[in-house]
Amino acid sequence: MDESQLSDRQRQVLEAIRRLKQENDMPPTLREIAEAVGLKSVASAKYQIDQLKNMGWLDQIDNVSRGISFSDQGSRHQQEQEAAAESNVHIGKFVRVPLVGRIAAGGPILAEQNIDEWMTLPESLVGKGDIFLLKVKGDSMIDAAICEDDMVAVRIQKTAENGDIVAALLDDSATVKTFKQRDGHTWLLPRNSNYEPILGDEAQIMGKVVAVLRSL
Amino acid sequence: MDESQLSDRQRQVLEAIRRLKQENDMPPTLREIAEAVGLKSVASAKYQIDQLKNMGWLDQIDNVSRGISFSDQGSRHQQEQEAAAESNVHIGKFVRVPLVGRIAAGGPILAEQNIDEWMTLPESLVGKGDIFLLKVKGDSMIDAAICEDDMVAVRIQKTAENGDIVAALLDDSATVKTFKQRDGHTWLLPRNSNYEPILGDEAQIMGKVVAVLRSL
DNA sequence: TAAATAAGCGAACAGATGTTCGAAACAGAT
DNA sequence: ATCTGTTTCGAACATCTGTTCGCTTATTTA
Repeated sequence: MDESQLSDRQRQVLEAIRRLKQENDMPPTLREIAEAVGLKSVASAKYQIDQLKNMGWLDQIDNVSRGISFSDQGSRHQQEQEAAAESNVHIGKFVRVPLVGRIAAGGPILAEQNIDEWMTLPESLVGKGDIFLLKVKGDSMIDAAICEDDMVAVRIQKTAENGDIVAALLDDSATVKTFKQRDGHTWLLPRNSNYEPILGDEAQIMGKVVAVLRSL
Repeated sequence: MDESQLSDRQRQVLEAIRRLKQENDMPPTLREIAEAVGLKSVASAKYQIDQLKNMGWLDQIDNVSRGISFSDQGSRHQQEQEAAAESNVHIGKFVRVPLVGRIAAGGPILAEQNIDEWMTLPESLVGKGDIFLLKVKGDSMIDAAICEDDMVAVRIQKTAENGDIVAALLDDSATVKTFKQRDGHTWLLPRNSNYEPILGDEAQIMGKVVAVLRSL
């Protein structure tokens, strides 16, 4: 899904849709699009729309007037463009981060088959760096106010400092714990009195937890 | 331009237009409005629209599908009534939400002078609706895994159900508590054994907490 | 060069949408 | 009860809108 795959005409159509939608506060009709980009036939406009639909840039509700909308991928592009263009209001940058599902030991943390979905988050929330999202299993960090099913944003780094909350790979599964080094050993401390500290010498540190997200 | 001039049906129509427009990202058709408010004839819907048009609440482009929009006056009223409902700019699958700082009792919850900054969040995180962000003060909700300085996303609504975590206006300051109605009284329950339940009969419910964000 | 593909055009069609009209139901005032 | 204004309904109509089809033109490929 690269913008370079778009022809001039297709770029023109996308930009026209964005502009007309903003001007009129509703998506344009095929004929409005045709006129905006200089096409003399409605069918030509529909042809372009169908192309962009197949490429995943647009969604359209069939047989519904003005039923054109940007798809997830398309709107993300639009969003980033608008955010960059709208300089009078401070919006900041965005980071597109993968939500990692299955964890495979040994292999690279991030692999395409492990990624469930993508989410775009403001950089003010997760900071800079290589970030991925992990869904929390269990309640071992409840005293650190991290619950089951929370999503944690993890900045990839191989080590950590005492007290950092980290995501670590242990026995083929990812876990979130407090990092502590003492007496030459690495400990992964749960924050729940029902659990015992784990000796983490063999654990692989995936990164540091930099944000917590919870949907209720 | 007083709301008291509006009949129940007219209020119903305005609310339906606002809701449908937000849900579908485009203004509704007359038939969609008719169905939404329980009118069985398109002509009835048009009759109501014409009334509201003559009263200055709505604008409409003739013979254009989905050509209904709020007039300046209508939008302004909408803003006052819904506590800046129109302030949230929906861009694709993202929602631009204001971070509310100071809270003034009595006045509208959201006012420009109260907004510190804006943040754009994915709709998958906060859901649909009119959302604002609030920074949590104190540790009274620590057992609900909500810490001091966390940001909570609040969906504006005037009431709540038992067990919901809500943001409420109490004594000129905003507070986050668990909502509970019992014996004809409204209680705002902290989730920290060091605090006592608060009788919330006089409190104004700002909305329901739908997400928690924490930067570490 | 010839075939294949992409892009555009015009026309016709079906469905969606806004508009208009007359009649009926309803509530309040006389 | 009668009148009057408001609101709703159903139907018909005109326009707008999306869809489909055949055809042409330009570009690319064999």
